[in-house]
Amino acid sequence: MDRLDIHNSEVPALCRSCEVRHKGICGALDAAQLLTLSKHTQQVRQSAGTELIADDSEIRSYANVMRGVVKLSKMLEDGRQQVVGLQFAPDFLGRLYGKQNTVSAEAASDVELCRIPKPALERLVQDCPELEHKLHEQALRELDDARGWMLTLGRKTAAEKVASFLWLIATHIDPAAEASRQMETASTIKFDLPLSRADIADFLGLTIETVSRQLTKLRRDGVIEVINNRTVVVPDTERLELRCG
Amino acid sequence: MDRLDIHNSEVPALCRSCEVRHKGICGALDAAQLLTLSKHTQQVRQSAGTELIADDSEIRSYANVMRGVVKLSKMLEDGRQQVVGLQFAPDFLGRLYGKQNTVSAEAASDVELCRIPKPALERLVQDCPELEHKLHEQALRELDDARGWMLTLGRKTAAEKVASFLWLIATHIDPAAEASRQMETASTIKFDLPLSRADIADFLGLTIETVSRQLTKLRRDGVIEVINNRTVVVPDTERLELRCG
DNA sequence: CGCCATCTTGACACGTATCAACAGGCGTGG
DNA sequence: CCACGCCTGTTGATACGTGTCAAGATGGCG
Repeated sequence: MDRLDIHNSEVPALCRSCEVRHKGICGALDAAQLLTLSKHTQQVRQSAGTELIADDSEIRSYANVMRGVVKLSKMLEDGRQQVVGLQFAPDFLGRLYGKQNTVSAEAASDVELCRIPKPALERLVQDCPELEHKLHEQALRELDDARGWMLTLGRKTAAEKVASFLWLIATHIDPAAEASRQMETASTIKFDLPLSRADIADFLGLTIETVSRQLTKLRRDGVIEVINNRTVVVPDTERLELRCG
Repeated sequence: MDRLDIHNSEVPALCRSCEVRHKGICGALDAAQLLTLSKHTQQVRQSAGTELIADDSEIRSYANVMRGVVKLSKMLEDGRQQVVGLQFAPDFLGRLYGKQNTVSAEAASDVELCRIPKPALERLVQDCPELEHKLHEQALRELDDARGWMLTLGRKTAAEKVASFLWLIATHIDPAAEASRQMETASTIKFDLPLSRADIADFLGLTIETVSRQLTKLRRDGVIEVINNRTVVVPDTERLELRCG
């Protein structure tokens, strides 16, 4: 079927069934490299709330997010917390070339990860420029994202922040949303929030109460409908986008 | 003298006199590659305030910062602005692999740049994994920085933000500052702010007035002395660090 | 059915923005 | 050389948005 998979028989079984293999960094690897890689990888499931990486801990392994959402955050000594990134499948997770982690990572939803020890990946990166290129491009995307959120954190109002957050989730959970927007179709989206109110507050630099009030306001204005506190329906994506500032 | 420069005669004259050649991305290149590169590069000086990159403009060239400070910022449609990064020599400037710029760049101080057309650098990157690696590492450092500032923007008070900014400048303008801190020596630093109050405000997500008031407070508390509105003396770096939250 | 965590809502406080006036530095031109 | 005006920064009075504290509602789950 797939011309690129002509050597499919050599591709490790685990990788063959991997949903994100072609989208993530593994897309840079040929069958032989995948085989090398798969000797070291370990697929794990973690339930929501599990700490995946502790801040300041030694970096021992990296991972690919295969399913679910991972929350990256930083904390001040007195406990104030800021979520500095969200990673969706098929993102790569971990600070390449670092010695210590500079963020902590937590499973925001139930997640599946494909773990790989630090030395194994770094060896592979050295031998495969295409792999480094993929990782580089993801780093640049994350940098773009981080800078976008700096604008949100520094200059947007609470109302705009909450709308921007919903917009982020809508476009990342449901890829169709972004497509329909480009078609200028005012379509309905429905999705589950992968974060609690507390996490959303930590992401937006707000308090739980302010997030809740802004969601209520959006609900009263008919921009969103909230079902069971976790499921959100956006009847008209354009109206949500307008609220993002 | 320098074993690595055994082929110094082949190194282009411009590069030979370049102060940042070994520190910046050019450190990844051999004499032949430098020669190729130097055929396309152009060293330019720009005075403070000059727009170097316009947001949403097509990316035509990249640059190395050789001297001075460059300010990266994003703007909302209504004019609210956020500085999302500062680049010091020998940083690389520009969004590799991008089609459009997603930030604008302005010379914060008088700067010297080494410009290189987009296609020339991208060709060189393809041929030289070591160059991509250098650029990748810088991207990762910038990502770390951006996330650090997300914590500042989202969770620190105005007082902590201003102290953190001074700390950033102190450690980046005067490399000795960082060193002396590691030696746990409470030493004096003196430096010039590369940014106006307006820029500092845009960097910290505050207003000019709040920045001014916080600086006054730090001055009254003896944490800093301000000379001519631009030069700052920090008599005890540890006391400044304590204010960073 | 009832408990517990999560979320919402309300009253009030506080930090930062806003608006306005003023001060100082610096270059220009008389 | 001084006078003027402009730009940048400071300071003050007040307003507003968001945080804080407290109570209550809702929903998931045993």
